Amino acid sequence: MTLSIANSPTTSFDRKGVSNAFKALSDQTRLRMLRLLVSTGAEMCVCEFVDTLQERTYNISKHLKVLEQAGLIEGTKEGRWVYYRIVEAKDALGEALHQVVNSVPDVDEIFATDRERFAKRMELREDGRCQVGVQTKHLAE
Amino acid sequence: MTLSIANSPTTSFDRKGVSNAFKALSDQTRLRMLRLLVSTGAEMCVCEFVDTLQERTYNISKHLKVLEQAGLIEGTKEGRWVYYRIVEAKDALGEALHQVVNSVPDVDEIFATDRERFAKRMELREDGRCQVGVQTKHLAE
DNA sequence: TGAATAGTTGCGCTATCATGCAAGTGATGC
DNA sequence: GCATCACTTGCATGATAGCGCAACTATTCA
Repeated sequence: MTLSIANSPTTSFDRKGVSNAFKALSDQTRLRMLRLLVSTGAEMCVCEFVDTLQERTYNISKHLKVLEQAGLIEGTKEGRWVYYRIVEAKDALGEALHQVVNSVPDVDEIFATDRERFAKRMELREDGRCQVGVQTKHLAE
Repeated sequence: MTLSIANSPTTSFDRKGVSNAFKALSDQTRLRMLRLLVSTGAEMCVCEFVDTLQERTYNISKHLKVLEQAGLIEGTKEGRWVYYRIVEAKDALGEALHQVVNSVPDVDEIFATDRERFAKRMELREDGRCQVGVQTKHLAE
């Protein structure tokens, strides 16, 4: 969605960009989000994140924005829905960063649970696209 | 120096440990410090960091503590001096993390300048050990 | 024993961040 | 056109982070 000038999806990270990426990933919720995207390679819309991570819509939205501005993910609007996906790694740095995220031990199985909930949630898609809003009502706002 | 229970030097990072490491590296000064240690493999005492990074002693000391508590570096006291070094990578995660730090582009040559200043500062060592305090007087405190 | 030195730490200040709430945007469909 | 729905954003609040300053510890050496 947003075109970050300091870190557009076509350039790699500079020093401040990496710092920003680290800051973005220092939050547990955002780490879960990126892990989900990296480990599944999927595109996810906001309401799918909400049902998967069990966090409020506006917070999910804000976290996605942080990740996007850090140059880690990118979003595309499709009708009412916005799909977010990982930004492809452009170099060794990007790949190493993804590898770090993808090899964080899942001691309390939070990542696994997220993937399960997402898989379940994916069943509601039709033609590979989300057709519904937030299912967990109290998180919808 | 400090023995971190959540992240002792002999164990790998768990999810919160990785978040902590990310947070530690989201600061420019700490990123410079870790880059210096990773790229040179050296041990450095506090006063060498001060002269190399040109930051005040008490801030260097605090940043080193943050890096240490994040499980990224470890320190040993030798007389009046405390030497800090990188904590060996224990697994793919640790190695990828080091690779990330070591492949951050040095667009404005800050890392290179740091390494040069450190090399210069190393000339003051005798028998491979620091013998003097902070040379840049106004940073000594 | 006491001065000097290398490093650490507590306090106050300001800046930033995650969250909750409430309002707003923009696409869809009746 | 107007309600609905998916998503975003502005504002207030409490928590945390980094810096400067000053006091402190611990080691060395005369």
